[in-house]
Amino acid sequence: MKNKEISEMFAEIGEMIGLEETPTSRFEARAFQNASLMLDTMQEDIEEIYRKGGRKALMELPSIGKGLADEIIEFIETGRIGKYEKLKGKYPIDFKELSKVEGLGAKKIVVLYRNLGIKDVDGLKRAVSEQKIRGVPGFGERSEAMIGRGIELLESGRGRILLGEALPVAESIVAKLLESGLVERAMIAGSARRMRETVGDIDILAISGKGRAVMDLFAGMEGVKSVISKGEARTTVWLEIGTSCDLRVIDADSRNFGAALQYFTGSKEHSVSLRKIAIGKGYKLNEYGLFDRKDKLIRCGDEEELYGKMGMQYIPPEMREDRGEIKLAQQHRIPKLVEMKEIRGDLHSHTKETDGSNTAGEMAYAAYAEGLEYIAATNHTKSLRIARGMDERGFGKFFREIDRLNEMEGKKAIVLKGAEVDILKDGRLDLPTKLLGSMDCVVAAVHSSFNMDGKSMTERVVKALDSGVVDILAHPTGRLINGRGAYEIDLDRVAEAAERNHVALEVNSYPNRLDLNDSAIMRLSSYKILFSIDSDSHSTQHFKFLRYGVGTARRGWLTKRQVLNTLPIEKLLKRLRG
DNA sequence: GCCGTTTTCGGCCCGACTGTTTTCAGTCG
Repeated sequence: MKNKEISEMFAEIGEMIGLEETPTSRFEARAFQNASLMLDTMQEDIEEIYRKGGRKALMELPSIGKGLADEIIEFIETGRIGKYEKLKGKYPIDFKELSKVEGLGAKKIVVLYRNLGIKDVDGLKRAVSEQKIRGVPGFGERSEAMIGRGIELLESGRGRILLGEALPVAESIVAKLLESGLVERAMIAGSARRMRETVGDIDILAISGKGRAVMDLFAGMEGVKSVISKGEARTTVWLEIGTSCDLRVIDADSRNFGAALQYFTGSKEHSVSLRKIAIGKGYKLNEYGLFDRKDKLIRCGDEEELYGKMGMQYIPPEMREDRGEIKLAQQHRIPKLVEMKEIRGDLHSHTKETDGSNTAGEMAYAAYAEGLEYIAATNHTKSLRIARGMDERGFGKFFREIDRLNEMEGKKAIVLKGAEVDILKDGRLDLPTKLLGSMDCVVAAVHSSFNMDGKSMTERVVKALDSGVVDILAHPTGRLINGRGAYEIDLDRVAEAAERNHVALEVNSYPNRLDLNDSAIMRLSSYKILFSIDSDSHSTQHFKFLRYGVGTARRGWLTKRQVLNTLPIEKLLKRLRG
């Protein structure tokens, strides 16, 4: 896919054009940046669109007109963009890397280049240590120190942190704000509210007439490492978990809370689109509210009201990514997304017989306490030595224990007999078909030889699904967020195999997996397949992870009837056996 | 350079905070 390359070049062209002083340059720059964003988030292969539909098809894409279509064609045909190279000759600077330094944008980067010849982060680092930055017009000692800190942050590998790390901290901050009595309302906003798999920072919105006191409380909270900026309306702190947290306080006025919450929830792209629609209707929309032509505030006590005033249906936060949801909302066709309370059970979990920490009984009680009706105990199989995978005898003994457990009374979930069977390198399964066929729920997964080429890996997984005994394909791409990329695999062929064998594809809820991810779910939901949202629990604490899987499924626009484990136990068993 | 439910010209999101300035530009979200 050339999407990413073109997207990055357009972003840089945008930065460089923005530096030119002509009256239209900032708008031209924005055109390139809009197109960059579109390319970055689109699912289809741009080259394929061009090969199939030519220049006309490219121009039908949003943010692409005559000019940018030609730039794209030039890159596809020649591997280069003349405009990019010309600008790069004028500004031989690594904008992409340098603008990752907090507080540095294109303008300052160019000033540093013109005065000190700084082209990359290494050069910037030298200039800081030699105390040369402070001598540049427009910079001082403070900005030099700030750049130094920015570089440190960048080099300490600061990236986006997992939703599973950020959300609990965000919730505890909100709880403390509410307990203080200083705020009327406080809510998580931003990408954490949208349940993105990783968050770049935590956003919290509060209503209070006592901004200063709220900010003092916030800046002094446990878990705050340093204060980055502090005002009455907005304060930003750095948290010990390794991310920043923004608290915005708006005045006690319930007439505009909907607009404020929408604004701070984003995504940026969704909000920009929304604002354009507002303008089209003669309104003005910002974080302070929705205003009519005469600048009169239009009441929006909650988000439903705001979307309603725009002639739209309410859009759940998880969908707000400008991926087509706005059009759906205008047509009042927003799907009813699956909800946590609709999840009846969990079909992927481990016990202490292999690499889990708890017994099947402990898991069954914990699952029940989390509101689950059933769980499947799906331990690893013998090839996976590192997890002490079990053989035929091991499963026999374990299943007899489960039978005894299920006969006992108590407030516990029903435990289904299963396995997370290894898909071996050649596509065979790691246990005899007969044994697997006798189980309630067979989860299959790849745990070795991740580096196979795409064709072999796809054949391997398809062969496993064609065995006819698999119920769920676990973590279908094998990726670990901030760890390991997805292995090469053709998910469309996998989905076809899943369709003909009635195999559900997993949405693994483990915080660093979330596999399938939102965009894969969205793409594969056109197949006649079900998805299974599972925790992959290795302890009684892990059932709580299900909400991240549900969030991911909602981001992929899944509804209840597309999710296998929303079925009550009788229907589930019927489906698994059928 | 893109775009159109006041369309083929004339707009293009906008406010808070910071640092280095003496009134504002740059950055961020």
